[in-house]
Amino acid sequence: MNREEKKQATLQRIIEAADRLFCEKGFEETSVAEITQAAGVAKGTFFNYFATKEELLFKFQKNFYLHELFSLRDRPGPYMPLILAYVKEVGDSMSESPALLRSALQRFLASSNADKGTAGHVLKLQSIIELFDKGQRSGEFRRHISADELASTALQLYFGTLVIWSTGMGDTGLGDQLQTAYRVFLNGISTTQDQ
Amino acid sequence: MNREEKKQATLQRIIEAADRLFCEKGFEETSVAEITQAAGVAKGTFFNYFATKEELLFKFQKNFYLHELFSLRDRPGPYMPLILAYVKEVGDSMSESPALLRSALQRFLASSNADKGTAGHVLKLQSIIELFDKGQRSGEFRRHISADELASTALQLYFGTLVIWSTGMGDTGLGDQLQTAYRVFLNGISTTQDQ
Amino acid sequence: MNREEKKQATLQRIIEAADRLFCEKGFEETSVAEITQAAGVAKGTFFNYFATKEELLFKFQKNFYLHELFSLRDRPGPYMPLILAYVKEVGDSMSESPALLRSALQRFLASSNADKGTAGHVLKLQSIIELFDKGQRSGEFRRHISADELASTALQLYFGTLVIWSTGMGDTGLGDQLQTAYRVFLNGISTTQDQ
Amino acid sequence: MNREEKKQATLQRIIEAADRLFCEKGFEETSVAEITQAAGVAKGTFFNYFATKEELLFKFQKNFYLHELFSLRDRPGPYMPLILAYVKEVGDSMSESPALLRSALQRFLASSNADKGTAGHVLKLQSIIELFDKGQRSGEFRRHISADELASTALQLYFGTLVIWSTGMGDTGLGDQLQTAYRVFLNGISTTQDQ
DNA sequence: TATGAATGAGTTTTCATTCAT
DNA sequence: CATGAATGAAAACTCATTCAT
Repeated sequence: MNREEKKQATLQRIIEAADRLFCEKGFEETSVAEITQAAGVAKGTFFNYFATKEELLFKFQKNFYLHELFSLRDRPGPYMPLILAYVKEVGDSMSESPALLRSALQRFLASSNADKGTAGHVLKLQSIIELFDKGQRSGEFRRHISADELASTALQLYFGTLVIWSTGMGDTGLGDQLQTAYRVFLNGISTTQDQ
Repeated sequence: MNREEKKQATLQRIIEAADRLFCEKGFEETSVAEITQAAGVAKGTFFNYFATKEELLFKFQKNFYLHELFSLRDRPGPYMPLILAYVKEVGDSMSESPALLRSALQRFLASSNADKGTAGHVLKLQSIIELFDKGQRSGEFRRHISADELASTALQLYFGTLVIWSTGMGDTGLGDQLQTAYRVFLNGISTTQDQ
Repeated sequence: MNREEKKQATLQRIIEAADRLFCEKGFEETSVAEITQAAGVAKGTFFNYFATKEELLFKFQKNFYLHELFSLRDRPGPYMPLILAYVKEVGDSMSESPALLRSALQRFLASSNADKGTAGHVLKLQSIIELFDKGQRSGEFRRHISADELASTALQLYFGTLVIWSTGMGDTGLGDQLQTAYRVFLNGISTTQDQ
Repeated sequence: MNREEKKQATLQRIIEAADRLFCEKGFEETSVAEITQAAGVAKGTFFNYFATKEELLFKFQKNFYLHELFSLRDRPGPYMPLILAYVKEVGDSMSESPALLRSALQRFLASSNADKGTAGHVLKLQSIIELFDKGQRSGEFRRHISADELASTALQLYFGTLVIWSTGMGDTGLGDQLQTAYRVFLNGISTTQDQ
């Protein structure tokens, strides 16, 4: 193991230790001392890899922002199966660790004022509105409620499912739980409903 | 202005100052000293009203546990108007301070596995299930989906709305936003739907 | 109950509450707020009776300082029965509450630097030395050890017994425990020993 | 002066400064800030050596629990020289700081019923009893008094000496003062007495 | 590069005391 | 006299960060 490899290994150890601790206790509540101790290195070593504790945060940005949902509007309907498949996929991709998701959500709540708009997590609500709008035009979704409100509701349902699942209140996988929730929701606004 | 009124005014000043600062910088990043300075009172005064900085949040957390929702199942239906009225009321009660709610949600996420059950924030999902079950039996809600799933979805929608609203993405009041979301949801599962 | 009586009653309530709390937790650890709460009066009321929290201390000075032991030297021997009777009497007089004695000892330790010599608890070791000296001259006590050392040992034994008894480690009364200890000690230095 | 030596020097400076200040003003009345200032180090440095202000005392409390005395009963007599050597050693180990010892004794009195047994400061009187019992069986100590009472007296004499010495009333070292007191005591119960 | 002792600003919290009502 | 809200100095303790070794 040469020098460069050793460096990488140390870095890795720090990141993994931080990951574990952030999941358990959150970012603010975890001190550099704890991280380095868990990583088995000295406190000073941390600052050879990160100028600042904050810098670590960048390594832990999660994307739970429905990026590709937006692109669904460019595809032909019917949208219900597409959406259901999509949320299942997104949910499964985050299904590895409720704790991880929970701390990501915490970070999302913590940062949503400071870097509002700055970071990439601006929710392109507009795209979702267009999606439902197209669905309504094509006759797939009922028009008793505006596309705006449908989109908002969809978004809220999405985040709420993440929260509930991440706190361990659900017992199935996240993908399934999202799919179930969206099936209830979409079926309710669909023109052809289950009996 | 008598003594009691003065007390209330001071409390209000503290809460408002806290909200403003939490909004700008978040809970952890705001110190009690800053709050009291912004409120124009002495540092010690804060602790005449809250034993702890955290207590500011508990006040809000209490609201979001839907305590009264559970009791709806003991009343006669139809439930849709009752539920809509209830979420509006709960939402309005938290509407004065998005930042405080956001901080409370953060805390909820942070603590939700540490003191699971201890802090009493176990959501009585069972009661909500019974509520929807009763609604289905009485013919108010369709039976194509189990009461279990309806209850979970309702809960997820609720928390998701809190999250989205508290991050400032909604522009109406929380009560209204909750009501809108629940109208979409409940209408979708109702046997008598709007056109 | 007229005005003056009411005042006295309030003062009494404060003192009693303070006494109880000091015994349980010590002086420093007891706050004025706790005292007034226990006394059932408002915080401000305390300062109508005492200019300062410290002023309360004067009400709680204990005498465990062997005042009259000193005068024994002016009486004719043999001293052993006199001393044994005296420590029994002193011990019994303090026997009502280990907690009370314990806090008095604490206060003694706490104050013994600040007001060294100031307060009345200067131990008149000299008088005790003279007592043992007289006892040695009269042939009651052996002369293998100087009166100085006997007096010091006597004093140490006295305080040590108070400490041990007050911490609840002894199970008999303080008077008895003192007498037992002194019997061991005095018998050991006596010219006529038990077999 | 290498790193480890520097560390030791800093620790020493802190302890000495603390002792000096405790001597002048007592434990409660001395703040960590004052200690570090007197020691010429930063406030935070104190907590690199002691997790808590209290820990400064625990260090001393540990010494006065006579842990090793108990093991003497497993060694062959005669016990008098062993005991005298032991108390001298223990006394000398605490001799560097009367003020610290006094504060530790205060703490001992303060906590002795709160965490009775918890903190481990249950004095194993039983072991001391066995020690004197063995001494009596071997003919070293007279049997006119029960081993129980001898042990109690020994313990009381020990603590009393600590108290008196720590309040500055003795002028010799603690080790010497303990030894003197125990010589008086042990000689008095010995079968072969000095003349 | 790794180390870990030193730093000191900053945090929450306590509490004796004041004073307007 | 009694009250209790307001005060603000002071305390213990934390922790990201620096830097000599």
